[in-house]
Amino acid sequence: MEKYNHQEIEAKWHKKWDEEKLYQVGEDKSRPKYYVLDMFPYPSGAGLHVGHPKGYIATDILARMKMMGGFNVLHPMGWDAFGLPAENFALKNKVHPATQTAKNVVTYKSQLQKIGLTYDWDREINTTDPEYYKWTQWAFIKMWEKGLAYESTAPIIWCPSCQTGLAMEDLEEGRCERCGSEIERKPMKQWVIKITAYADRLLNDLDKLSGWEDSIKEMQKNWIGRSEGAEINFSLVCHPERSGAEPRDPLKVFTTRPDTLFGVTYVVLAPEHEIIKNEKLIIKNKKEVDQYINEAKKKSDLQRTDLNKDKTGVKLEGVMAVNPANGEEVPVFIADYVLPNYGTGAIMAVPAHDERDFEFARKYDLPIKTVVSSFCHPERSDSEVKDLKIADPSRGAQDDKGGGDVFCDDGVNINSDFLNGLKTAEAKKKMIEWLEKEGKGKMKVNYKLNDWVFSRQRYWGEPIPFVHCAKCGTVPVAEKDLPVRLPEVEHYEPTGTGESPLANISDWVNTTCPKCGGQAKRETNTMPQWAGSSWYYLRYIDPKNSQALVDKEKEKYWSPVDFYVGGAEHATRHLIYARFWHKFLFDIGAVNYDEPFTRLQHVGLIIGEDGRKMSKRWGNVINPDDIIEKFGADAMRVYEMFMGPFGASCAWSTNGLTGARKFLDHVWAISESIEQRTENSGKEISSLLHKTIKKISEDIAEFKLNTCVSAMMILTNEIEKKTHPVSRGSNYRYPPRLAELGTPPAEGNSHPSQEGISREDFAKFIQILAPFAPHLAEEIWQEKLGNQASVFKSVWPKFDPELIKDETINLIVQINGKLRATISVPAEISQNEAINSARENDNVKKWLVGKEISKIIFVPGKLLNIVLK
RNA sequence: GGUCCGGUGGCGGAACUGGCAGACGCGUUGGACUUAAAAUCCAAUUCCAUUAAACCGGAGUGAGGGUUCGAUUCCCUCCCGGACCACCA
Repeated sequence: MEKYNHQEIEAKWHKKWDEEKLYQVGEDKSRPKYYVLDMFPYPSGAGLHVGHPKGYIATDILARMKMMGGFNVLHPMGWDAFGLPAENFALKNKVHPATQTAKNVVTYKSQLQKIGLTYDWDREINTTDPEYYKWTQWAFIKMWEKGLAYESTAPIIWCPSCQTGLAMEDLEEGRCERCGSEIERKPMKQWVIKITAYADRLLNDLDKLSGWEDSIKEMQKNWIGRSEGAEINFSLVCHPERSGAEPRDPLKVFTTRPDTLFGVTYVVLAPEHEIIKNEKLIIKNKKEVDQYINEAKKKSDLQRTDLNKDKTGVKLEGVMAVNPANGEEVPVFIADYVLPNYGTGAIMAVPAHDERDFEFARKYDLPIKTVVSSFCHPERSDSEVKDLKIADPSRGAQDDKGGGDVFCDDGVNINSDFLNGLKTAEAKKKMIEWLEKEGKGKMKVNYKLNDWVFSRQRYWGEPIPFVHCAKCGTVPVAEKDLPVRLPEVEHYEPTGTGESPLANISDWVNTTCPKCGGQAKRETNTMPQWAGSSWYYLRYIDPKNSQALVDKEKEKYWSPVDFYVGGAEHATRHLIYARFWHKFLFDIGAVNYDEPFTRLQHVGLIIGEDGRKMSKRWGNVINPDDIIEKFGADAMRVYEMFMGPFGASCAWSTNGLTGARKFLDHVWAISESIEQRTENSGKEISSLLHKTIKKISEDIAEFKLNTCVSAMMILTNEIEKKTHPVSRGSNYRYPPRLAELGTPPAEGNSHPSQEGISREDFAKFIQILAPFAPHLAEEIWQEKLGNQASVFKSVWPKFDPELIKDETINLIVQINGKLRATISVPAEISQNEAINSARENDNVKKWLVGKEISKIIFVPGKLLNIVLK
């Protein structure tokens, strides 16, 4: 018997598949399309570890199955190659980022090719290719034309170590996601994309995405962070003794709890708030206030948002805020717990019903006024609430500073004039109506989502295609002049002045204005890494198009992506940016659909055998090349799918891998005796085969790939048992006492049993195995089973519903819900027949002796439960 | 603190819509083969009690309660773990 030589087989089929261009995607539009996509990798210098290809293997299985299902399948791969790591590596090693990136791509590609993936490499894309980023730049100019890209000088987040501005999305616990440095706020001229203009659509259209996992939709929802409330017009007066006198400065605050307006006891501004700079505002302790503002400026965001930290603030002496609801004057503070970039940068403080305000009020000895009572909890019925108009305030915050608790839930209003007795939802509504009627405020929706800071002061990114002309202002580069290529530089170190390294290349910077032809300077900032990845899936459809981002007819056929697989860490960055970018392209008529990804599945990490994340630092990295050499790509593919649920993270186990390899060895062994196959499969095998076909067809669609593998293992075990009853069981010593009780199995049966699998049925098994272990399956399909064409050109087998029906079943017999027997009965058995059969069972008899039956539960084909009195 | 997800043998995990818990794989133990080892093959493997061996029996899916003839699955309370967000008013 020949041994399963994975190295030979895999090399052989890689070559053949390549020669016959098996994976080349055609434009045959008569067939239905299927677009299955992996999040393309950033080709880092470290190369792939075994965790990276997990998602690629899964999409490959889906792609191969769909190929066999008659679909025209697009399964492409490319490189998200701009970004800081390449640049940082370049700085350290004095290699141009482009050189290093090209090198990494070669490594990645060779590693991927060994796994036997169905990528059509003719469609390979690279975000750093000028022919690619031309269209990234083009889209950006279109956004500018629509007013969605603008320049801003608002303070942005700045990483002092990477020396670049960042977007909110690039932070992790208040630190730079790349290098872990504490970040600062720095006022700088920046390009910003008005993604907030799409906030509502990005949120509402999540409902359309039924093929997305709820967890990821939830993350996006939280990230967009829509909250409904009111903008309320307070005003500032400068001398308390002259209350009501002019001048008054209007001050808008945002709140989600307009129902608590009567409970306001002070007002807080963010230290950055514009109104403080107003000369007319007479602040008696201006020195102290300015000092606080300066300190706040110096603090890093991390220090400022540290949750354990005490809240600090300074009272604006001599300034009072007027509550528009009751004309009451309350003190005004500045405090850095109020964020400048959310809402209006000012809040009305209701310490009785907001934890942060409560904490602050306790610290600075401010009054706490209860206006919502918890006593009438919203769970109580309306009638009860009416009876309890003045409710027990004892569970709300207390006026005296000794005790009391803050109460932030919904309740019923008290001490609130015209809101008294109303439940929170009603009170909110009524207050907003009143404010609008009086012109003292309005209903307002706010989002946590911020506009997308789009400038990076680094070298290795797409140049922003604009020039600054003294006469014409900011002018886009003409479309015919795109792409604006990234120039060669000698030094790509950050300048440290907040300018991009590109600013030093005067040849490149100095240009002419596309509008007036006069002298102008190029924009020297580059785009963030997320730019190129926001639309790459469209480029695979039409990778060589020089006239358009994508041909709209081709896009109509291939879009949207049917199945998208990648890490959950991209739920709130890449996936929001891509949805936004896509919707924008849809709005300008460049694409046909308004959502890019029909179905989204996240991949769980593979962690190291020691339970830690695979990393050089822990020395627990496993290179797929080594595994493939030793055990084969097919064994690695099968194992990675078998490890656990696809979305769960799981620790690598080389022992576990050997189980997958053994399974393939068994398949090989069965194929070696193919000539001894029986004409027809045994009944049990053929039934099991068809059940397996059904299960795998269904489970692949649901991405339950681990149970697919186990189903195939079960089938393989069964085939071996039935085919060679002797080799399986000849050494089994039948317990002597059992032998007395029943018939021992026949011994010495050395011929292949008639119960085994036929050649034809074995071929069907090979077909369903093929997506998982393509090399082995192809070898058996062509070399052993004598097929002329690839197994991937064969038609996916259908299960026969007749064959999966069981004639006899094991009926569960329960007595009082406890299992007492399982009896073998015809599948179609009726309730009465089932009861009669059950009564014949010795154990059932025993339990029924002297007992009266009160109830019978019968689930046809499954179970009989006899309930006794 | 918020939102979401999860908790099943020694380990990874399976279980349709509420219906035999522990499939499949790893590991372990015993056996066959071998001069021996590896590999391979066969068998056992939730726990407790019982037994020469077994049947039979009891407990059991983080803890406690509930709904139900019946709960890993549904509901409530709590504990633990993970992911994401986090002073967003």
